[in-house]
Amino acid sequence: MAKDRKIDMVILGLLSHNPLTGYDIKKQIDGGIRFFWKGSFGSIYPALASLEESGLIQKAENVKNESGRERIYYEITDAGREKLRIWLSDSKSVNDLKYEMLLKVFFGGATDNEMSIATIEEFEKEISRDLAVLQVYKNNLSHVLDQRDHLFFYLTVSFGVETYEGYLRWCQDAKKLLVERTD
Amino acid sequence: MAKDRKIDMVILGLLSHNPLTGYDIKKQIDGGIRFFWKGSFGSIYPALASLEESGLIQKAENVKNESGRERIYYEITDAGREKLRIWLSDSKSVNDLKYEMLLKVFFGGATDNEMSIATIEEFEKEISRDLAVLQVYKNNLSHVLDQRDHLFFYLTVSFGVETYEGYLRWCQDAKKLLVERTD
DNA sequence: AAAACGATATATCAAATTGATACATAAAGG
DNA sequence: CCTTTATGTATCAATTTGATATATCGTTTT
Repeated sequence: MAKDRKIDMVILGLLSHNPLTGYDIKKQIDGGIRFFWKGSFGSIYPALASLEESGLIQKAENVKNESGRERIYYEITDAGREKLRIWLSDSKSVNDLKYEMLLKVFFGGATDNEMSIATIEEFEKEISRDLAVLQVYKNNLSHVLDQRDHLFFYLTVSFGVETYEGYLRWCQDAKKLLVERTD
Repeated sequence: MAKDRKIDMVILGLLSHNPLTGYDIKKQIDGGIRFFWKGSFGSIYPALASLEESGLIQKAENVKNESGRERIYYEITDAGREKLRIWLSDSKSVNDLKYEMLLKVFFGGATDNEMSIATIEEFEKEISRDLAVLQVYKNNLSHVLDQRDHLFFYLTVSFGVETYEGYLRWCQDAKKLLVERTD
């Protein structure tokens, strides 16, 4: 058995709700999921082909295709649901975090502190923008927490809010320290 | 000109302090850097070869090799320092975050809440362990902040402390919500 | 009505990276 | 003496990214 590809689990998870095309999957990944995961067409389409070949998903012929336009809907199979459950039942996760921003801060000794401050401010701007989006999500979701589906999305959103607020606090402290000690 | 490989910048940054072997670089990445970046031998050795070919680093013949054992030290060149400075002067960074833990939480609807709770608890355990390490680093570094080199490391460590504490707060809240709403 | 444009949609490819593995020496411990 | 752990360089298949190609559809501009 081939080792689990993460993109396979994303696809199975999304298809566990309803049939989707590769393009739909990409849109969902670029939506609310983008705060904790990402995936490109270059991994999605090959994964769809291989998942179909191993019988974990199948083409949904019944979903009608009103235009002549090519739209390939996939749906999850029972084997696919089982595969998803097995993955979910393993509580061990691998989290892969790469902050180019911190790499630049770490090697800040090779330039002036102003460079590091600019790098931090750029990060701060991006995080502030994203935090505003997350706050809107959180607000809307907090009214519908009794619906189970929304609860899980709420949890990932509140994770984002908690960590992004921490990021912003750190940005303030870090800038202060760097200004105090400017050469 | 080929696009910047991130591993190249890690290597140039590390070599900007002193000459190192590929193995030394791996050890440093697995040390204090591991909280915000990672890299494998499979990327380090090819990068060393290509950086040498393009004249950004060179073999340090002068560092003596007391044993018969193979140990290839590399040192940064002036061109390498310039390359590092150019990268540092670009305040835009790409941060790449993938939390398999949150992916499992997000797709938690496909199983019982207990699975999600177990996934969160596993994460919590790992974060608690790492936070203890970061706290020790932070404590030791806070006494030597006047040394410029230590300041930058301190900043990345305090980033870790701030975000990890946020993670742990979220774990508490998330578990509470999941227990309250257990089917 | 034609042209231009942006969104939809599938697909492939080079390059970067991981994770595993291979190979070999040195040091430390039982 | 022997086994395990750390040191050290190196390669490879598999995964993933980021860019690009190709084409259709719907809307707006000329």
